[in-house]
Amino acid sequence: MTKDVLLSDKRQRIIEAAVKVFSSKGFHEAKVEEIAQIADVGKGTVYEYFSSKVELFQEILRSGMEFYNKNITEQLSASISATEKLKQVARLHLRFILEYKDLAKVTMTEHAHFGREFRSWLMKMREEKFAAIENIIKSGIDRGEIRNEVNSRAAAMVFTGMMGGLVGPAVFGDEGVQNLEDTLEQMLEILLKGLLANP
Amino acid sequence: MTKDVLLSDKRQRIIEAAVKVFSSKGFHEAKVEEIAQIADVGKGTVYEYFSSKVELFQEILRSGMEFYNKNITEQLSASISATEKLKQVARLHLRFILEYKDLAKVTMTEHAHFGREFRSWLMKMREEKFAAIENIIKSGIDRGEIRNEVNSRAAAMVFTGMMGGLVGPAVFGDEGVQNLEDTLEQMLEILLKGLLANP
Amino acid sequence: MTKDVLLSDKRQRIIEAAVKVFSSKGFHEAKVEEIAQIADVGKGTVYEYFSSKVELFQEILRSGMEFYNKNITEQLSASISATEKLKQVARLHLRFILEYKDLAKVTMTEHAHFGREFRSWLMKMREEKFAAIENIIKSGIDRGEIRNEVNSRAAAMVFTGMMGGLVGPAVFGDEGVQNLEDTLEQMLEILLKGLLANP
Amino acid sequence: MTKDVLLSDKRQRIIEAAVKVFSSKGFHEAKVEEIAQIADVGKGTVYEYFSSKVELFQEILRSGMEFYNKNITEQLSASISATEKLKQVARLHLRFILEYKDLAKVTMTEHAHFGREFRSWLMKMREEKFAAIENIIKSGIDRGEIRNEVNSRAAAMVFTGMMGGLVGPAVFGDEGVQNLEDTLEQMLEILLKGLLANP
DNA sequence: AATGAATGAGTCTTCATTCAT
DNA sequence: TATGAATGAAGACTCATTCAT
Repeated sequence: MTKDVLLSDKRQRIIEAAVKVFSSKGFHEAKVEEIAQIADVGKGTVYEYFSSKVELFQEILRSGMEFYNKNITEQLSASISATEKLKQVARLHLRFILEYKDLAKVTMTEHAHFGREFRSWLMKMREEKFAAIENIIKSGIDRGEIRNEVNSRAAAMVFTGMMGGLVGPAVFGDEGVQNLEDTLEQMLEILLKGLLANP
Repeated sequence: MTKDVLLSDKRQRIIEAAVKVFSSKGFHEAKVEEIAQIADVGKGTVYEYFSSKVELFQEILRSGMEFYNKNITEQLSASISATEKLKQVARLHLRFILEYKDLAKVTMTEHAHFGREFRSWLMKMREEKFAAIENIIKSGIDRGEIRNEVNSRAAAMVFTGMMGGLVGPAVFGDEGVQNLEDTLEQMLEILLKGLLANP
Repeated sequence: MTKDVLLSDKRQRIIEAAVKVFSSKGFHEAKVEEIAQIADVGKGTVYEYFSSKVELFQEILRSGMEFYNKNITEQLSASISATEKLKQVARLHLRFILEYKDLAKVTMTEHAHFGREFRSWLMKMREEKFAAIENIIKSGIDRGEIRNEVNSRAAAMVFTGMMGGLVGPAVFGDEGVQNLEDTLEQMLEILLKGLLANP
Repeated sequence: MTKDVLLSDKRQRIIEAAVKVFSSKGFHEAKVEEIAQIADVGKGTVYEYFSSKVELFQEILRSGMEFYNKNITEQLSASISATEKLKQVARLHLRFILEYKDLAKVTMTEHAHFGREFRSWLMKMREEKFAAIENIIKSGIDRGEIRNEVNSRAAAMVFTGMMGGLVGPAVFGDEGVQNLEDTLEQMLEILLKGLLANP
C-alpha cells in the first residue's frame, strides 16, 4: 500500500519535473539529470520508470492529451445548443491551458524526434479533436442554429485557429496576457455572429 | 566583383541548405555538416559566414521575416476598403506560406534556445504584424465598414489565429492539404460576416 | 536443517545460473539480474551468497577446477602403465568437457579482470595439472616405456596442447563437433607413436 | 603527401595504442579514452577513423590476421618436403607470436561481443588455416613421407593444438617463457616421430 | 577565403551494488 | 534471510567549433 503510493509518487514526481523542464527548455535542452534533481530522485531512477528520455516525453504527451480529453469531455454538458457547446468548449479549453500552462507548452512544441508511428498517433489525436468541433457545428447547421451556407470544416478551422491565436501568446509569452477570458468572449461574439442564422 | 558574387552565392547556398535542413529536422537534429554538404561547401566555410549554428538559425528567421514583410507590404494595395485589405492579406499570407513552406516551418518552430534578446525581437516582430492587422480593423470600424461593437484586438486575434489554423496543418502535415484557397474563402466569409456592419 | 538445505539450494541455483549466463555471454555481458532471474531469486540475494560479481565468477572457476580435479583423480587408476594413464586422462578430460561444456567455456575465457592474486592462483592450478602430466611421462621414461630422448616438458606440452586443440572447437564451435572420441583415439595414436620406445 | 602520411600515421597510432590496451585489459576493460591518450590524440579522433570501439577491435583482428597470413605465406618455401614445411610453419608461427605478442593476445581473446557475421568470418579464417595444415599433411601422406595410417585431420589438430600449448603460456604468462625455440624443436621431434613413416 | 581533420565538453544510458523493508 | 527499488559512477559516443594548411 505504502509502497504503491511511494512508487506512483516517484513516477508522478518525475513526470511533473519533466513537464517543468521540457516546457521551459524544450526537449533537447532538457537534461535528464536536471529532471531527476527537480524530482529529487537519482538519475538512474528516471530509467526505472521510463526506458528513455524520448519515452518520458512521449508519455507526458500521451497522458497529457488523455487528461485534456477527459477534462473537457466530462465537463461538457450534453443537451445544449451548438452555440452553447462551442462557448463551453472554448471556455474549458482556455481554463485548462491556463491551469496547465507547462503541460500545454510541452504539447505544443517540437515533435520532430519521434518515429512516424508516434507522429501519426499525434495527428490522429488532433484530427479527433478537430472532428469533434466539426460535429458540433454540423449539428448546429442541422438544427438550423447555424447558417446553411457555412462550411463546417472551414468553421471548425476558424474556431480551433482562433483558440490557438488566443492561448499561444498566453502560453509562450513571457509576460502573462491579461483579460484572456474577456477577450475570449469578444472573439466568440465575432465568430458566432459569423456563424449563426439569427444572431 | 566575381568574387563578391561567388561569396554571396555561397552565403545564399548555405542559407538555402540550412532552411531545408532546419525545416525538416528542427534546430537540434540539424547538423552543421549536413547543411554544409547540401550547400556544397566545406564545414568550416559555414563559420566564415555565420559565427555559430544559432546565429545561422536566427539569421534565417530574421531575413525570412523581413522577406515576408516586404513581400506582403509591397503587394498590399493602399486605397481599398478594410474588408478587401483583410482578404488580400489573408490571400497573400497563404500564398507566401505555400511558396516558402520550409522557411515557414522554420519560423514556426522551437525558439527555446535563444537568448532573451532575440526572443523579444521575435515578439516585437509579431506584435508589429498583429498591430498592422488591428489597425486595418480599427480603420474599418472608423469607416463604418465594421461593426462598432467589435473589439479590434479580439478581431485581430481571430484573424491571425484563423490564418494559423489554416496554414499550420498545411505546413506540418505529411500530405498536402487540398483546396486551401477555397477553404480560406469560406473562412473569410464566416469571419467577415461576423465583423461587418452590413454583410 | 531444512533451512540449510534451502540456502545451499539457492546458492547452487545461483551458481548454475551463473555458469549458464557466463558461458554464453562472457563475464562482462553477463548481467547479475539475468543470473538472478534464471536462478529464480531476487537480485539482492545473489549478494547474500557472493560479495560481488567477480567473486561469483571466481568461485565458479575455483569450484569448477576442484570438481574437475576430483573427477579426474578419482577415476584415474593407480597402477597402470604410463601409456594407459595418458589415454585415460585424455578420455576422462574429453568426457568431462563434453559433460560440463558451459563450465568448461567459463574456465577458458577472459581472466583479464582479476587481481594478480587470483591470476597467479589460476596459473598455479594449471601448473599443477601440467606437472601431473609431466610426471606421468617421466615415470614412463623411467620405466622404459617412453623413449629416453623425449623431453618430458615438451611432451607434456604436446599432450595438453593437443587436448586443447580437440576440445576448444568443441566447446566454442556453434555446431557440435562430431566423432570427438574417434578423433581423440587417432590423435593419441600419433602422440604415442611419437613418444613410445616400442610402439 | 605530408597529409597522407600524417593521416595514416594517426590511424596507425590509434591501432597500436588499441592493441596495447586491448591486449592488456581485454575488450571491455579497455577504455576508448585510454587508447586515445596513449595514441596521443583526442577521444573524438578515434571516432574519425573507426566508427565504434567494436569496429576498432574487429579491424585489429582483421588486419592482424591478414598480416599473419601474409607473413607466414610469404616466408614459406614452396618446394620442400612436408616435414620441412611443418617445421617451418611452426617456427614462423612461434617467431610471429613472440614478435607481436600483444596482437596475438588480442587475437586470442573474447569474441563474444560480435555479431554472428563477424564471428563466422573469424571461424572461416581459422578453418582456412587449419585446412592449410591438413593439406601439408595430406601431401606428406601422398608422397609417402607420412604414415598411411595417420588421420590427416587428427594430425592437423595435434599440430595446431601443440602450437597453442606452446604459445599460450608464452603470451599470457606474466613472466617470459624461456627456451621456447628449443622446446618447439623437442615438440616437433615427438610429433614427427609420431607422424613419419621412416623417422 | 576555404577547408575538413582534430578536438573534448557534454549526455544519455547501463548496471553493479546498496539498503530499507 | 530475501528482496528489488533506488542509486550514481562510469563510459561510449556526438557534434559544434577551431585552426593549421
